[in-house]
Amino acid sequence: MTNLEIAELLRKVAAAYLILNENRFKIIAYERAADSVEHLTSEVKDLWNDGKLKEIPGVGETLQKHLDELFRTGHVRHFEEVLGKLPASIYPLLLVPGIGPKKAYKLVSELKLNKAQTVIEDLEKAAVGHKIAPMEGFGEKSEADILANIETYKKGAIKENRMVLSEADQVALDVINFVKAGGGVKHIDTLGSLRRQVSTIGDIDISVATTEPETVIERFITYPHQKLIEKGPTGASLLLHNGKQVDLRVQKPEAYGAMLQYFTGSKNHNIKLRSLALNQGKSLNEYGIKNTKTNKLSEYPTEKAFYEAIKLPWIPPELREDRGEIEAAIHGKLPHLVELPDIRGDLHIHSSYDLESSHDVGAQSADLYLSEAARLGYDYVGFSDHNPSVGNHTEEQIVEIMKRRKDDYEHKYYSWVQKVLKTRTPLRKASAGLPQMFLMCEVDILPDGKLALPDSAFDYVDAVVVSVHSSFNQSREVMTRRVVTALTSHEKVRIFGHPTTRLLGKREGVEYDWDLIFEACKKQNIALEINAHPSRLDLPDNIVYDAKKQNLRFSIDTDAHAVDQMILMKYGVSVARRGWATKHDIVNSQEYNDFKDWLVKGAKP
DNA sequence: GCCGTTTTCGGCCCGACTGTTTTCAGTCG
Repeated sequence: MTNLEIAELLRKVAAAYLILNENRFKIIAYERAADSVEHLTSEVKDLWNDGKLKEIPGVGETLQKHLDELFRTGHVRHFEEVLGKLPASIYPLLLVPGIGPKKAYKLVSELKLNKAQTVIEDLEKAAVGHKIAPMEGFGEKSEADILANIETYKKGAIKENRMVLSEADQVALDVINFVKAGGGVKHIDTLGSLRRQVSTIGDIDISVATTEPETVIERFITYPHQKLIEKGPTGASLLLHNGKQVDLRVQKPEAYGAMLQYFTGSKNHNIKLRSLALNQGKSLNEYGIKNTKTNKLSEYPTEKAFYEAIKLPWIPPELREDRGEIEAAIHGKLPHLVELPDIRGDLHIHSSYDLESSHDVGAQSADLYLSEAARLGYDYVGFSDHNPSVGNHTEEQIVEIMKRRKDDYEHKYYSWVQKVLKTRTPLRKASAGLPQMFLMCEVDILPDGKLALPDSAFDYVDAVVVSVHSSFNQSREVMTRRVVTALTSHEKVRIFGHPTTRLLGKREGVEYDWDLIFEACKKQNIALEINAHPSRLDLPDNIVYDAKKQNLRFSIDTDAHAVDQMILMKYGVSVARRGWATKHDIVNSQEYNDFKDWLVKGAKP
């Protein structure tokens, strides 16, 4: 059973308990355990195998017993007993927006919707036949809402509705400019998961500091949309034509700090923060901090002041996932996270130089990438074109191609340097020299773990990135062995590229026994890549977090296939930050000489 | 059902919005 399936099961039990009027804290406990399981890095089943179930936050003695029974026997008698008290057709309805456990139960029992497979269609028919409006607690409006929400559900179920970060940035920027143009805006920010830089974004959250809330909200709801979801004095929500939801909230400038904090989340971070505050006699909300004795509300214009009022330092948004950041803040142990200006070079770049590979070449020639690297103030850059295809060449031909490539690149580099120095192209960093070049290669890890570059061809590169580009469906064991073999097969293997090979919204990442991968990387002083391309963001942040705990190092690279993709570095930095990485955890935040010692001589980073 | 910098017992985040209600329940984030 996968983590997602287990989380779903726990949520079903929580929903059943809610309908059965169980103790509400028990319900919360099940929901919390479900959240926790869903966000876990490791498979619950593996933890069970290792006797580590109790390490899952929110899973106590009782749930451990239940999960143990689940893995031993395939089912949990207690869960089946609880779920069996209610018709199975209520659970699919919970996926429809606006329908929670209570409504689902009422609809199912009063309309006798007993077929779980067709319950949504059956409900739709009931609504069309005006069977819902006469029911107690429902009306004309809720009947129409149910129809509309079933539509939304169907659309969402068909196409993946989450955005990658760069796409969310675009949408947010457009809305922000539109709202700003309406006037009355003192500050405007994107909050929620976008501010926390989660790898995929569901809704866009925007907040505005203003003394004219009505003007701002009225302006916002004229942004082109297909549906006004809700509107009140504190904000509004729109469903855009592209199917994305945008929520806007307003707050007066004096109390804006509380709004920023509240709306940034995450939910679990806020819950923990509020319970911490309660212990100090303070109650947190989006307006400020209430003294629980006097009921007096204090306001804070900035987020920093808000955190300080509950005796905490300001916590970077990327950390706000309840992964230990509040405890770290209490003890003054928040990490000093890596920042974009710390990055000194990009090691995974594809130019248009044709290596007769079976993969894509880049869009422009090397000198244009070099100029962009100079503009970005980088100290070095590595060209990691794909290796020549193995199927179409003999070993001798591959060596010949690599040899010729080295000569060509070196020639290109020196003529670029000469050209730049002669024309005195203005560089961002006037004092620094031009970026140095490393000649690298992105080498396929073949299905059997061999590298797709013959040993004798390694003489013509400084170092290589190794990556999986085929046979993604191998088992976890085979895949782990494959990669470990590759990582330990040549001393010039320095970076493990886009390790999980995931493509957000398109392809799931492959699975490894990460402990073995980490061990191999450590042994060889290899860096795990954090691929910054918004559709990859690979390593995923939760694995960065685990790897960082085991003292692994990372290389943040763009995998640019065009010059204009080199600015995507910021998304990779976000992933590193979400994984708690500092400047010292990132190999390419080192200055040139130290970096070269690691890359070329294999020194400890 | 979980959990611990007041606690192994006694707490458990907080408010907005909506529809159907004459005061609240359900859902959501």
